Amino acid sequence: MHSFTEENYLKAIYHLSTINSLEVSTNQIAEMTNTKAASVTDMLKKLSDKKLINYIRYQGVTLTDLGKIAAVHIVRKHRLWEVFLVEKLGFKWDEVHDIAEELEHINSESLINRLDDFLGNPTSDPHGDPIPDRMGAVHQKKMVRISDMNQGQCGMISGVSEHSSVFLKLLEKLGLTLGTQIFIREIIEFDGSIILQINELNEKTISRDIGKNILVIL
Amino acid sequence: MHSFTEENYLKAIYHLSTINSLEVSTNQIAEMTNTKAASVTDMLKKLSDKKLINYIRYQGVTLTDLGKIAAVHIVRKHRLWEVFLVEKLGFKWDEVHDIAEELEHINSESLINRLDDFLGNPTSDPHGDPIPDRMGAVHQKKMVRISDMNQGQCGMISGVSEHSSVFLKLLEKLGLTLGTQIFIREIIEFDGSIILQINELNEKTISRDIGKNILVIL
DNA sequence: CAGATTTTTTAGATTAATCTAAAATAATAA
DNA sequence: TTATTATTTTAGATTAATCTAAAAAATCTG
Repeated sequence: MHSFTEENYLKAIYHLSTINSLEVSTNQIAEMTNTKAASVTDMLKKLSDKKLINYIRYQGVTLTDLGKIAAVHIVRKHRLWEVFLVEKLGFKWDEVHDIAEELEHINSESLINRLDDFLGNPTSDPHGDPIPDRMGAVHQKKMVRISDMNQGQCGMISGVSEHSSVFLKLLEKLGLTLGTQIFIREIIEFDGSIILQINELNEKTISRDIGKNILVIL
Repeated sequence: MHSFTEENYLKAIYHLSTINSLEVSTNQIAEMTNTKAASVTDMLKKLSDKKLINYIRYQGVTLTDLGKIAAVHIVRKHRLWEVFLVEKLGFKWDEVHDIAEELEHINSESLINRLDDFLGNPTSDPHGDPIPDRMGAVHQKKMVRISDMNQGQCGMISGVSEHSSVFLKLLEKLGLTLGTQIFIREIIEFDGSIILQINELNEKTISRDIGKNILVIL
């Protein structure tokens, strides 16, 4: 198996390569793992020796198939644990990330598969992110940002692209949690603020920046 | 908090001091932690600096109050996770030790207290060992070894003093699991083998060595 | 109790992961 | 295209945890 630290690097590279381009830079990894570029370089050599990444000095890195399998598996564990924490232990969606960050490194195939069954084989975590299946396949649902929707469109809030506790708590307060049906009542010319209709009675105005980070299934 | 490794040493010292005398030797710790005596000495200095143990060169060590609190807390986590694995995920009692060994190092007070509630605040783990409460109090039930019982006595199997998978599987096969009511039918002169009556029909003979490791509430 | 044996500690090295500072390379901009 | 800036890598150190081999202390035994 891979060390705790190696796993964190693989996960960081995986996330960075899905967010931006496939090629990931040393500095990006350093920022995400809270380390310095020099440390990253050392680790990249190690991961490369283990055939987990494709690495050429001064160029970005990509995950090999082997590396991707390992990374996706960690993501699977992380997200299943998040479901457990919220569904079974009653944590709020903004409280589970750090704990899952530790739990994701527990190594036991049978544990994670039993947990999966115990939770009813969920397909997404408390933030709407897809849970990779046993084979490592990720079934990402098509979602659009609220900020990309037009006046008159409607849809269901199904995910977020910002996972900070502050942001999640805000959505909670606004009543914009997963599963909420929304309708775009108006987009304000001045600054792009968006007025959402939630129920008959309930209307909420959000800034463009908030809208950018809420994902909707149309 | 303490490192993963420090926690393992504290746990080892705790277990050794409950099994044998309070004073624990360097070699005992080395054996339990699968390390060499020289490594243990280094760690003892470190734990001593942190006021977790009482340590004088060439003499044994004992846990300080601080050290005991830390150790008991790890034991609490270990045993709660074992209950979770058996009760919720359907693992057998001989399969959970290694996984709990990893889970016990997850650091979150709220996680472990919520888990405790989720499991219905169990007082013992799947092997009958007591689960320390939130305050660190350990309520050990009075138990005797089958090998210390006399002909004609009866009681309920409530614990084991040998936790290896081999031994636990054997008990499983013999039907001598926790909660089983037993009656000492006969103790064989020749080698101390014990004949147990389980039901009306069911009789089982076990060796003295097996009997030594099964704990009973009278 | 004195020599032999066992246990424990010290000394010195190693490995994984990290760092800072400096050098090398790549990217950018005048 | 050359100079400047930014990024990445190398060199050399550090820390935590470990090891082996040798020294020191404690314990056992005849």
